[in-house]
Amino acid sequence: MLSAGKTFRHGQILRLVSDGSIANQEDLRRRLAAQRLRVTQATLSRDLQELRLIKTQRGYKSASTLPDDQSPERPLARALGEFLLDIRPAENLLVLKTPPSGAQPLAAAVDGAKFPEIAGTIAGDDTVLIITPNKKSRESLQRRIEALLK
Amino acid sequence: MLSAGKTFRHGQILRLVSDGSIANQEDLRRRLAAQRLRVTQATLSRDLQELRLIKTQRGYKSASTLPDDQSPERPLARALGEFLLDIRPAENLLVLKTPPSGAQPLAAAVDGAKFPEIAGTIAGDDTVLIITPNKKSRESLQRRIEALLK
DNA sequence: TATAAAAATACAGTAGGCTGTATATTTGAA
DNA sequence: TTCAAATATACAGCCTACTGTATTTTTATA
Repeated sequence: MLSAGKTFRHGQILRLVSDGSIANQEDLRRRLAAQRLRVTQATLSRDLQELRLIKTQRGYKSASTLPDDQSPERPLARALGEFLLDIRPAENLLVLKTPPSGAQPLAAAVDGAKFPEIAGTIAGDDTVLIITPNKKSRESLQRRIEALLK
Repeated sequence: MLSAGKTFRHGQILRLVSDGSIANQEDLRRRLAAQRLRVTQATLSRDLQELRLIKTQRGYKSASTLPDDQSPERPLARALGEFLLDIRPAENLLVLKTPPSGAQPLAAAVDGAKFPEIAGTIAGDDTVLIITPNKKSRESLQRRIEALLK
C-alpha cells in the first residue's frame, strides 16, 4: 500500500487535532470518515501513539516535549533504509551520502536518535556530516548505524 | 526487510561503478560480496535497471541523460507516501504540507514528475507551493496527485 | 551462423508493515 | 469502589517489496 495512506492519515489527524475539537478516538474516527478516511479505533490508537499525541482536558496535544522513552532507533532505521547510499568514515567524522535532497530528512532522523557519540550534524543536499569527539566514538557510532541497516 | 539493504546496496553499486572497473554483473557481485553484501546476479540485474546504469565499453554508466521513458510518477508516489501531510488547494495554487524538512525532497519529486499543469514550485521547510496557470489546471493536478495517494 | 558468456525474467518463497477483529486494560465519573 | 467509556493490544490476515532459483533471451565473438 506504499503506506501513503498512513502518512496522509497522520497529517489529517494532526490537522484535526490542532483544531482542538477532538474529544476521543471515536470522535476522531468519525471526523476522518467524514473525509473518506475510514479506519478503526484500534488504528487511531496506534496512530496517536506514533504521533506522540497525548490526551488533555482540551483534546490532544503533542507530547514531543515529554521525556523520550520510546526507542529512538526506529525512525532512524526507516530513514536509513530510505536514504542511505554510503557510509564514509574519516577520523572522527562520519559522512552519510544520500540521493539528492535526502540529507535533511536523514540528518533529522539521526538527530532524533540522540546518539551520545554525536557532537553535532550538518546536512547539505545529499551529504550528512556527523561529528564525533574522536575516532573511537566515530567507530562506535558507525557500528551502531550499520547494525540498523540489515 | 525494510529495504535498507537495497538502498544501501544501490549506493555501493554506484560507488563501485563510478570507479569504472566493473566488467560485468558477476564481477560486480564479487566486489559486493567482498564487502559482505551478498546477492545474486539476478538481483544485480534488477538493481542496474533501477539505477538506470547501462553498459559501455568501459563499464557501466548512468543513463540518466537518455530519454525519460519511465513513469515519472513512481518516485513521486514514494515521496508523497513519505512526506505528504496535507493538500490545500487555493485557486490556482496547491499547497502541500510536510513534516519539517520534508518540503525540499517532496518538491524535487514533484518537479521530477514533470506535470504539464505545473508552472512552478517553491519549497520552504515544511511547505511546498505549486503554482499552476489557473484553477482548472490546479484541480486537474490535485486529482492526479490524490490518485497517487492510495 | 554457432556458441558461450552475460543479462534479463518468470516463478515462488519470505518477510515486514499495516489494519481489522476481538479482547483486555485503563481511566474517570458517580 | 464500581461501572461504563475510552484506550490499548494480542492475534491473524492481507498485501507488497524484495530476492533467489532456474530458465530464457540477448550479446558478442569466433
